[in-house]
Amino acid sequence: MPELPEVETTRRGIEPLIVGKPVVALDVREKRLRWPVPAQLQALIGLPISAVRRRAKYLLLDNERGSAIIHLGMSGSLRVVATSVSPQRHDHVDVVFDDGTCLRLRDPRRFGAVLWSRQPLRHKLLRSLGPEPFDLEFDGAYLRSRARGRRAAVKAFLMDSRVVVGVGNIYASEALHAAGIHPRRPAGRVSQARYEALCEAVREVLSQAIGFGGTTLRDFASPDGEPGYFRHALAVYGRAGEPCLHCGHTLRQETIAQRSSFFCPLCQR
DNA sequence: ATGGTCCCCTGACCGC
DNA sequence: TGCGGTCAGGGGACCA
Repeated sequence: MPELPEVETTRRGIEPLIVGKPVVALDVREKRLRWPVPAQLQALIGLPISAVRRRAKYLLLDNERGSAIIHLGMSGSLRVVATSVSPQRHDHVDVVFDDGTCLRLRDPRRFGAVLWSRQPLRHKLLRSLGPEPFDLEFDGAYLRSRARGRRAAVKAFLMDSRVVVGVGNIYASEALHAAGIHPRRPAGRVSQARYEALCEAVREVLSQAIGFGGTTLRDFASPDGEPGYFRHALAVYGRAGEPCLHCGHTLRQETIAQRSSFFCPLCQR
C-alpha cells in the first residue's frame, strides 16, 4: 500500500498525537508479521516517545533507549485510538500510552514489520538505503553515475532502494511519464539531462502526493481515517486504455520487473 | 555486483 | 449467491 507519501502522511498524522507520551504497555495480538515481533520491543515501555522519524518507508518511534522500526508493507496502517475501542480483525499491535490512547497497527496481509533497534540507521534493513528523494545529493548527475553500465529497465532502477528510497510502483510510473522516459529503457542509456528531468519529476510527484494526503487505491487511510486524494491526480497509474493527458495516445499497461507499469508509448521514449 | 524470479498473506473484484 | 481465478501500493531471499 504505502509509498513514501503515504508513510509521510502517516508520520505527520501520528507525531502530534504520540510524541512526549509515556508508553505504559504493549499489546501484541499477532506477532507473525513479516518477521516475528521481537521481545525487545518491550524497550518502549516506561519511557515517552521522543520523536517520530521516517527513513525511506520505515517509521521510527524513538525513545532514549533506541527505536521501534515500523514498516507498513503493502497493507499496513496506523491509527491513534482510545484503548477502549475494541481491536478489529488484523489489528495486530497496540502501543499503549498513559492517557488512555494507543497507537494501533492494522495490517491484513502481514507484509509489514515491527522491530526494535538501539541504532536504527545502522540496522541491516536501513544501512544500505540510498538517499531520500529530497536530499541535495539526489540529482541528475547522481542518477547518471549510479546508472552507468546498468542494463535493467529504468523503472526497476528507480524503484531500487539502494539508488533512491521511497519511489514505489505508483510514483515510478508517474515520474517516468512526467519526465517522458520509457519505463523499459535500460537505465544506463538515459542521458544526464533526462535524469535531471526525472529527478525533478520524482520530487514534484511525491510532494504533490504528500499535499493530497497520499494515494488511496483501495484501502489506504491516514491516521485520521481520511483516504488520500492523489488518486484523482494520477496521470497514468491505473489508466491503461485511457488517453494520455499529454498527447492523447492510448496508455498501455505492461509488466516490468514483476510489477504493473503504466506508460504512454508515444510521449515516453 | 547485477538482474531475474519467487514468495510471504488477505481481500477485492470480475466473469461465469 | 457462490466459486475460482487474478491482481494488489513492498521488498527480502535466493539463484545464475
